[in-house]
Amino acid sequence: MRKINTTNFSIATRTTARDINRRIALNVIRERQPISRADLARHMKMTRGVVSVLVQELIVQELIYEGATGEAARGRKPTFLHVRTKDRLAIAVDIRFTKTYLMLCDFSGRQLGIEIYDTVFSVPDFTKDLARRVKKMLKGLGAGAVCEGIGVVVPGMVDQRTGRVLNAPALGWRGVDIRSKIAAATDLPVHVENSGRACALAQLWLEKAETAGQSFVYVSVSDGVGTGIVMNGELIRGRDHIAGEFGHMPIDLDGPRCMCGANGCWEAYTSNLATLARYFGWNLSQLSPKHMKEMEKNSFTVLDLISRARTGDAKALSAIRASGRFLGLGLATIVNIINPDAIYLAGEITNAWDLIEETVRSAMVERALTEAASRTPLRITPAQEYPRLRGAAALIAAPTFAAPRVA
Amino acid sequence: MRKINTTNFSIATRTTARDINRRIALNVIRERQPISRADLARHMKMTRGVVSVLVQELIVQELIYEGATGEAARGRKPTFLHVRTKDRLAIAVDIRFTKTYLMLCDFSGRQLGIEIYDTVFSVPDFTKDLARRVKKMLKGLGAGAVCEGIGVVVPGMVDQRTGRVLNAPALGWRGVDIRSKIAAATDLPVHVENSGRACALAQLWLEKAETAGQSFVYVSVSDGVGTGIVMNGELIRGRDHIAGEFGHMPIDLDGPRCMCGANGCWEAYTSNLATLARYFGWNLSQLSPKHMKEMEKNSFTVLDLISRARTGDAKALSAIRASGRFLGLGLATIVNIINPDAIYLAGEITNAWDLIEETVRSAMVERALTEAASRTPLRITPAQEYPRLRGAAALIAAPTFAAPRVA
DNA sequence: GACATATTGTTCGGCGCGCGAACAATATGC
DNA sequence: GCATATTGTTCGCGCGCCGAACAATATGTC
Repeated sequence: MRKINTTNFSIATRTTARDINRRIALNVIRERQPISRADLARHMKMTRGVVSVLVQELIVQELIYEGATGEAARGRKPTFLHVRTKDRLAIAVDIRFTKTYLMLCDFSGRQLGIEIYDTVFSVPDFTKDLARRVKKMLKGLGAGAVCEGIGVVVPGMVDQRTGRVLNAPALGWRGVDIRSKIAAATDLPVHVENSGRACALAQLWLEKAETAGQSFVYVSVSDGVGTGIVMNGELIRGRDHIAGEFGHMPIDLDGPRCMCGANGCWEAYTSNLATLARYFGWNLSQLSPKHMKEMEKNSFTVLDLISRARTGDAKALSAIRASGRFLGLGLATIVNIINPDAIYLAGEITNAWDLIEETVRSAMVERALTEAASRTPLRITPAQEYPRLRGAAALIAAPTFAAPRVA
Repeated sequence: MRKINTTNFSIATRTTARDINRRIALNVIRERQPISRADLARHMKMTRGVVSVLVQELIVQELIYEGATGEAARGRKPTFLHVRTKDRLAIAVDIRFTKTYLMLCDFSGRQLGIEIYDTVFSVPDFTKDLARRVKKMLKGLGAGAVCEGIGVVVPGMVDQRTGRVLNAPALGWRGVDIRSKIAAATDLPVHVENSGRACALAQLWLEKAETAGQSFVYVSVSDGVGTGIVMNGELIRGRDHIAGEFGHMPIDLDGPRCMCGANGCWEAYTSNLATLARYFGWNLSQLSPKHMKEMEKNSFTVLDLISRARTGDAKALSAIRASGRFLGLGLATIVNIINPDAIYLAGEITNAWDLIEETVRSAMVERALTEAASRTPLRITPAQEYPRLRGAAALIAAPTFAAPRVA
């Protein structure tokens, strides 16, 4: 029941049907590979004749290739089809407060190399340094393949259309046109995205999860709380490209001050910093980057806190559970607003899921509007897989597989 | 950049292109009527030849008709095309705590008749009474035209798929299969929807507003706060059909008790009841349907409060402005989460827009994450046009014009 | 009034593409 | 050697967009 936008639509031409079906075929191959033409035809409910032609076109476009011959109980053996991903590369960059992460991967998201180094806050120096590292990485690990672009993830507000960093308080960047700067230095297409939305993109495009329903919210708890909304298989970016910021919805208008300037944001109650602050008895209202730096120096993280909780530190356990409760209350609000098919959770605190699941769940029941809604599936995603970097890569790889625009 | 759902898609057949273009043509005619074939061809960037055939098919399907001949400076005069709406009718029903609203209208949303009567809470009696009124109305005002269905709007949780009222506290209905009951009594197709989402549907399908961007949130402030989200021209319903409930996001976890059972919901701060409670000095935490009944008896409404504010009652003005401030804070959260192209506002309090606009705006600036976001257009919709009833009608009329499902 | 010009709406051949059926290629079992 | 089964290709058919020609209809101008 979508309404057609009569000021900005695409009519169907005589090649539209083919375009649509070719793209569907590519996606079915991608998700079910290896797969034969005959199987593809059955899945698509088309005749083998048409599928044969579609496949031939995809082979000519070098989007797929024929692999080994499969086994069959009787009759002619099938030729398996695969999506060409190994020699199509993307560079992923994740700029965070302390470290910058740089990854080279192929279009399936397979990691070929990774570098982690101290973040350079000066934009010209950062760009110069990054270009050097990218060139070296491509010459070494990326030899013999084509790099199709660089995806950059920034903690803060970015405009994906223009590639400008509007405001990244953790980096001290405001109104920085990071896209053209990196593009000029590396001579590669660059896409910039916010960290929460990048994680959602990674989940949508690079994970083999059951995103079948294709409406979900990704919630990543780290220094802040990054979130991204996917509706009907499409990332929500919004008018000003700031959509999805559940982290700054209020829990209490008179609550502790948040890094965004407002008071009582969800993030201020459930972020790693909040969890640690509870343990050390800091005043939540007076948290600042200063505390983040201090934590970094002592290299005491939420993971350490979880260890202490597991070895019987009651204070640690109660700090973690407190964050878990606020996490659940926020998730309930997400459920009431978006009512997604699932919520994906990431971040250090998910390593303590066995310790907090009950707390989170009961907090959800407390505020969810229906019983069914409170049972929204929560899916924990392992943090060690660098979801932000995978999201950066998805920025480059996704256009190849996206649905064509029609009507 | 939408991802194709490979477990549930529609391939393009040899009639798909025609289906798409025919539907686009219908919508362009609907929004620009009267329009000639030649103009239609220019708007659609197609040849007149194809458009002629499309138009002929739409005429055969009785979706459009040829009207008068237009004027032209030179050359052959154009034949104007119109969408056939006058003899296609829908019944709209809005069941509220005190009154039930029943409207007969055509597919353009033009009102043919309206009845307002006391709500009958017993479901069998309600159904019987409704069926009687509907039959009478169709016999009288609807003579000579076809009624294509009944749209029903309920204040509370409904499952649009099954037509069940899950929980409507204001009516005391829980788990009532209202759809089959009304369908059986009237022998007409019935669709049920929640009031906030219905308003959004009305705005999307029946108003000639600039919903061009086609992502917006509708916020209706009445006894409660009803909201509906439209993303990319499609109403968000969610997994359990409860999506869009911004009314129950928290403002303060320890805030006043809300009718939903939770504490500190936005609704509890900015609804009509909250506004009146502030004026009369009631404890916000102890509000109940009892107070609503009392207000009804005294027939003192927010409109009366606004009159008092205009005639110099400082206490009235401050009560209204307090609600305005909370309204703005909630809108800021909506902007941060959805970042819509616009927010539509309805409800009695919008009659005092000149008194509260500044308060609302400054509250938005307070919590919106970027300056651009805080400038999200707010559009006031006049309450006397019965948005909920129009939404109910849209439930019936929309499928005729909706985009075909592809890929 | 004849003719040039302009605009709307229709018709027709060309070609892209899905559909179904026939056919070639290839494997197994008896 | 032959029946059977399965994969993958080819081809005629009809639908539908495209461009161009053409018919219909109106207004000026001489």
